Amino acid sequence: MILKAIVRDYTSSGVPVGSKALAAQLPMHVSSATVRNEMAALEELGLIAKTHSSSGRIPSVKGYRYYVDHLVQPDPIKANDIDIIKSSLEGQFLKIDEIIETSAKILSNLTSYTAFSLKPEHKQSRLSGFRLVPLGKRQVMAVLVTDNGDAESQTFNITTKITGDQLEAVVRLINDQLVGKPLDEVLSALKSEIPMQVANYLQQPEGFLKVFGDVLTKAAQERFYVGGRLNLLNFSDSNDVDELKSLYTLMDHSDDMADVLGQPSDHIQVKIGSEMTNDILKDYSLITATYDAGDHGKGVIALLGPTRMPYSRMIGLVGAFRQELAQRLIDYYRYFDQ
Amino acid sequence: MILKAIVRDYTSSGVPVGSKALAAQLPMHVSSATVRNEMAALEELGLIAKTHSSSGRIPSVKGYRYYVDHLVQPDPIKANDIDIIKSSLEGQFLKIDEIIETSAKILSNLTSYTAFSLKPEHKQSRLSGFRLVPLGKRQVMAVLVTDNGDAESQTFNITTKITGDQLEAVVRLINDQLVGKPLDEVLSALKSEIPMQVANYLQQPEGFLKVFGDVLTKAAQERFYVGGRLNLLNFSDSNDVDELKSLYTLMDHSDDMADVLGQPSDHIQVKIGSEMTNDILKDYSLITATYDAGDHGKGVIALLGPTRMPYSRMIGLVGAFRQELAQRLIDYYRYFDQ
DNA sequence: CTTAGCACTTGAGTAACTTGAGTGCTAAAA
DNA sequence: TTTTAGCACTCAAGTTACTCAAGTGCTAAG
Repeated sequence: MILKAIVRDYTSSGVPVGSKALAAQLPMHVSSATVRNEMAALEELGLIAKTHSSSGRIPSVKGYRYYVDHLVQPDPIKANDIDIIKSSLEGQFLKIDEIIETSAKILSNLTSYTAFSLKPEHKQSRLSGFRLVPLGKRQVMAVLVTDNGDAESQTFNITTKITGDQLEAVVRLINDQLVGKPLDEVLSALKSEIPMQVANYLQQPEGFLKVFGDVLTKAAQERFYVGGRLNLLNFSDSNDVDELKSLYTLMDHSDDMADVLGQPSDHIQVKIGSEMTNDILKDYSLITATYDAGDHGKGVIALLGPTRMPYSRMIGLVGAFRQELAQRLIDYYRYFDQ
Repeated sequence: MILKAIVRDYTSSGVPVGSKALAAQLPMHVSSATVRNEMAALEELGLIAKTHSSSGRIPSVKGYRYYVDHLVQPDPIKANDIDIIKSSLEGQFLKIDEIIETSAKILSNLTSYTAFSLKPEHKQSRLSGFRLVPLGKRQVMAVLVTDNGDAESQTFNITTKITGDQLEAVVRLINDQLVGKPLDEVLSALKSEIPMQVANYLQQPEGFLKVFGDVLTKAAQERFYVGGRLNLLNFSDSNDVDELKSLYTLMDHSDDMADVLGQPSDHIQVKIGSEMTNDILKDYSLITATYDAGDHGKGVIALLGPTRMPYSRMIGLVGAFRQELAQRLIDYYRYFDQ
């Protein structure tokens, strides 16, 4: 009970919690001396710590962990918040990506933290088609479509040396050989046998291979969206510019970020400070949750805030949000799948 | 001479300049008392100012202005810098946009400030074609091409209610009526007569009109690139998070940014502190320059740094950069135009 | 017109002191 | 055995006083 009160007090005030203030908050009547004894015991267990020898206590990482695992009760979400989520997701979206992107925005707005969102089950997508669309005299757009409905495109210019027939032959080659394969296999094929085969049709295949590679990498990338980047400036205690820069750089690197998010699991996960793989994040906490879009797989949303965040509210919010988002996506798919 | 020395000293040290230190720097032999008299005169003219009644002097905005207009000599660019520029621009680029984007990056890296780049003469482009490319069962990609070679695309899903014939008719309508018109005219047409005409072919034209509008706005947007966003954290003196946020928000708004950049002119322009239209930028300076891509018009590069920046070096750098970039673009166009 | 000299100002840094919130421990009370 | 009152002790943070160095403006002499 005391640990719970300490975490709650500290996360909302940001000031180390002393025995007297704490005694006043507790539901039963106890003196500050009693609280002091209990606090000494909690410190012995490593659940709380002092900032200096005569200071109040703050929760340690271990203390937060215990709180999150055993004590926290997710706040019931406010009607107002649910209204905001619902209305923001309500609009007419042309692509799933737009929904996922706004999701990160909504979540960051609601929390004033930084939010991440990942679309459902992106990894296992397969190549379902590649084509070149002529746009002008010398301009061509390369379009790559995957079986989960993503399309990536890239325009480029061609030199006169290549004829339309040649290009068509190459496109046919790609489609014959690679359609239906998972994108990572296509990528590795592009690094091995494909160049030689393309070389049969083109004298200088580098240009084409670069375009195809580019558009393929774009499609294969675990693309995630970040909302409320700038909020980091608010909730970060650090005044060190280099540290902020590292954080922003981390957020722009999808691979590193995927590492940080870790293996998604069905319940809401909380990673606290030094529990995170990445050292730069030692003063932050991350709440991760999957959302279930039915037949279309599962996606991930995540929330990055300071270690001293009001976990009950945030966990409640993330929990509600994952549900709303899942519902919205199922609606979306129903509308177009029919 | 004294003003010049003050600006040079202050921009490199960041500390108000006193009479004694200044006297030692000057080429002829004068006492500090003489310098003090001259400084009093310069202060009278409003060219320099004190931070407190017994402090050294710093240049005022007016002082910087005079310095930039009459005293500064652009530094000759270092061989090393030009190497960096040349080699960074050397690679094989598929689109002008990539060149423009890397330009902003290079310039920000060289200066540790924040750089902006705008592609040549974007405004007057005209619609040269619109088409819909079917991708899958229900997925369509809308592609809009302009006469200066830009292509914008957007994928979207269609409901069953629309047939291929209907879509074709609409595309024909768009092309017949609007090709050849400047994008802003197309935009205004989209808000007036077009919806009615499209309604002749489609029962629910909203979806299509949204897609067309989206892709059109994207193409019409004065798209500029920002390099070295994060550098702002270094060179900004402000510790005020809200101010930083406003700055970042400003940078993400192309319209506002276009205002800030102002009318481009052929020589290198410097805007100092409060000379800028936007109040948030009062502690910053902006160096703007056009680059001339021959027949393909002129573009803009700009550099945002602290008011106390080493103008001679920065002006020299921007001057050299505009030349290199112009050359690179001319090469690029020659290669593809033939 | 330049310079030496001097009284004066001010921010920045440092040391000494005060204050208040908090602790641990002991011994008495429950 | 647990709780509580009491008390000596600790420490960060704030305040005050003081010193120091860099700088100024002004006057009078060169």
